[in-house]
Amino acid sequence: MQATIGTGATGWEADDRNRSIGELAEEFGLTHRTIRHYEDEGLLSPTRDGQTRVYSHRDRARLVLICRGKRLGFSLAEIKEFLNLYDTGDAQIEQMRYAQSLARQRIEALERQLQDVQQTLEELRHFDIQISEHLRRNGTTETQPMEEKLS
Amino acid sequence: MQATIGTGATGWEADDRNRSIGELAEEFGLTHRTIRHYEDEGLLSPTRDGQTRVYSHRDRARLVLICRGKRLGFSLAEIKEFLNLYDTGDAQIEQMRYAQSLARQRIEALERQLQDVQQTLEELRHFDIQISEHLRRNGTTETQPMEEKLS
DNA sequence: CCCTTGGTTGACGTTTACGTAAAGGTAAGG
DNA sequence: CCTTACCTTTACGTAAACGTCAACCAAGGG
Repeated sequence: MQATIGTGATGWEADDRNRSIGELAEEFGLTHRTIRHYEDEGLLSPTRDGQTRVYSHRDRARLVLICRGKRLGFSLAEIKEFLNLYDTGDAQIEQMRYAQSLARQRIEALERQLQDVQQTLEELRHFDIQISEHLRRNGTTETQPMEEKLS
Repeated sequence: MQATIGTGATGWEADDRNRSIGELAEEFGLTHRTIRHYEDEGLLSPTRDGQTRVYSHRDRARLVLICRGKRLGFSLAEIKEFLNLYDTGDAQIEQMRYAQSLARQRIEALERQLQDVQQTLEELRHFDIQISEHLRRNGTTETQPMEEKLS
């Protein structure tokens, strides 16, 4: 009922086959509606076989970025701007400078976000440990603090 | 026109004074409307002086968490659930277990998010460097890649 | 030939997170 | 007393990101 979930981070099992909307939907856990919505918003532009949408490897790659952007709390508009950075291709010097400045803004935003995530994680892990200790002191010993994940 | 912006991460300049909605709004860069909205949604519960809202140190602390949660892309409902973890206080064992399980879910979500942020940062920095090199090769030498930030 | 599966385009509905008036209370200052 | 600044509530508006029909086409199987 479910094939190669998520972003397909599993090594390099990404075959280059073109995909239908349904395949993409299942692979990414999205609805058809959602994928078409991304197209309406200009985030995807699949080719057509007659009337049917055909998603290339590149479309799929963009969808990976879209999903990650979403998980990071970016709006579709922001994600679009972001995607446009990547297919600037061999643009004019001025355009590349502009793209670079946008990229740097993005980088700074993400660095802030990284701080936020790390700080929140720290607090939550502390919280987790507190509870575990509290529970241990009060008899009922069944839970131990989460194992640390070394970055 | 602007005092102690952001979360006030500046050491320990957080004085314990009670605040009006206007002060809080300016400090956090929010509107009155927004802060009242958070109250409507049960994220804040300031006391009253007559009809006027009075925000304690604790309310302010919660607002810090709310803002961070927002930056991390959580919904108000999620943030509320999150906040409730913290003021579980000396609850019953069962409630603490529950809070802990929620906290752990949060931790896992944030660990995933951490991965996302790091990966995106990596890609963007790579992108930045690519552009810089391209620009360098094509004469116009004015920009150098962003300095690396050691985590 | 009909049915199922999977695709299509509208078009209106919904939730979240506020914005934006409208209409007013209250206390300080000139 | 009037203005100004700051607060209040009520209530409708809105943008984003889809959900949810409805009505349709097309290819293949029994």
